[in-house]
Amino acid sequence: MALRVAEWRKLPTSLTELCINTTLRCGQSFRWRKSAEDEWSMALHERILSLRQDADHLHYRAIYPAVTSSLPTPPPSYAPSVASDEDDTLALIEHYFNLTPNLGQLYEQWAASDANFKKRAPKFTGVRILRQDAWEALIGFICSSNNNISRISGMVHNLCLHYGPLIGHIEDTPYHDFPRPEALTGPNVEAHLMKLGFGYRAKYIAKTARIVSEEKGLQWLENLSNPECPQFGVETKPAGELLEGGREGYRKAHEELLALHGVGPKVADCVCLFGLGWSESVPVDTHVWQIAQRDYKFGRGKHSSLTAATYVAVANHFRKLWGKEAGWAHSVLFTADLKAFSERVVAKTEVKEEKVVVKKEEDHVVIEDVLKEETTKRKRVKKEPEEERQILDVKEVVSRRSKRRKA
DNA sequence: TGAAAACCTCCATT
DNA sequence: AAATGGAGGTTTT
Repeated sequence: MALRVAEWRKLPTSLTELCINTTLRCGQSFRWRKSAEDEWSMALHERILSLRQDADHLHYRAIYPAVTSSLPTPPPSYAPSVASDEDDTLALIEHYFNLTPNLGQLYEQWAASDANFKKRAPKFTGVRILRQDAWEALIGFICSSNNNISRISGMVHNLCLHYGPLIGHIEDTPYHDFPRPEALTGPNVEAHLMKLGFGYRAKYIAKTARIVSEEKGLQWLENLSNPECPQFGVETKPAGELLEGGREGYRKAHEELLALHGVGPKVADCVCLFGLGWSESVPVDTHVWQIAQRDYKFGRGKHSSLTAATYVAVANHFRKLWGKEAGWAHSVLFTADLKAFSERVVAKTEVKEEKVVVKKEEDHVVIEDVLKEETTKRKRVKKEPEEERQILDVKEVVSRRSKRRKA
């Protein structure tokens, strides 16, 4: 296969503005994989994007699929130059990582208005909200109900493996783009996804794919985007003023998403925040609910349990406290509290070699400290499942099952 | 409007 | 070895 591998380029970035090692694993995206030591890769916009980060640069590289033989091969002189592709990839990265907002400044602002944020955030700098594709976010978060990050990632990878276009390989690992809605409208999708272990979410996904692709249209979904923060390649427009319940466009997007099967308030908020660019969206899951009870005096009186009314009250409280980018601040605290986050990193090295000390998973001084604490703490507790099997297909699922039954 | 149970699976824990 | 409960929820009673 004649792959076109662009060379590594770099973009100046500080770890307080962007820390990919945290951002790519805090549960907002599910497709990034480690392709090598300290290297993250994912298929995105018809290329495999690979990233590395050091103290002052984000290094990136794109691998493009072989030119299809049915297409006319341009003569060498007309072939697109590496440089012009590089420009596109840079623009893609700036878009995807949402690099325009000044994160350091935002952290300062949130710390100034919230003592709890000030206390917890310093160990989790560089957490940015990604601008993911709206459709991908929708399906990814439909998968997230009653579920954990590790399994969600496995499910999403499986979805791509079976329904998404193959872009290329890295070290024999296939990289598929996320399937478009039409790819998930076939008559057997639900049953197949069921077999792949999606559970009751299989029906939600099949239904949602039909409604989006045949009824409402993908454009409907993408038009729910924050106009200040549109899908890749779309022009920016002003988005109006912040109200208590969020801007008008955010409220509308949230409400319209609720019409889809498998989409409740929390999933709708995740899509708004991670896929539609609505920064004031604050998804309140059980974890955020714990934080609200522990640190923000919720959980008593009127709001003693997480009802629909409590959900809104919590989200509004955080919007009042943190302002327009409340969803960003929320993700910092969420990440700071994510046990799976530090556990998984430690577990990975522990499972493979009991004796090996924490390797250089961290490229971040601050995070290193956290990991060390976690290591010592975890030592006598237990081991966590590592995510060896991101890519399971039906056969593997079946064989694991039968194995277990026989055992 | 508010609880509670059901929904699928995987996994860790008894 | 088999049973139980929880996991970053939504839908239906």
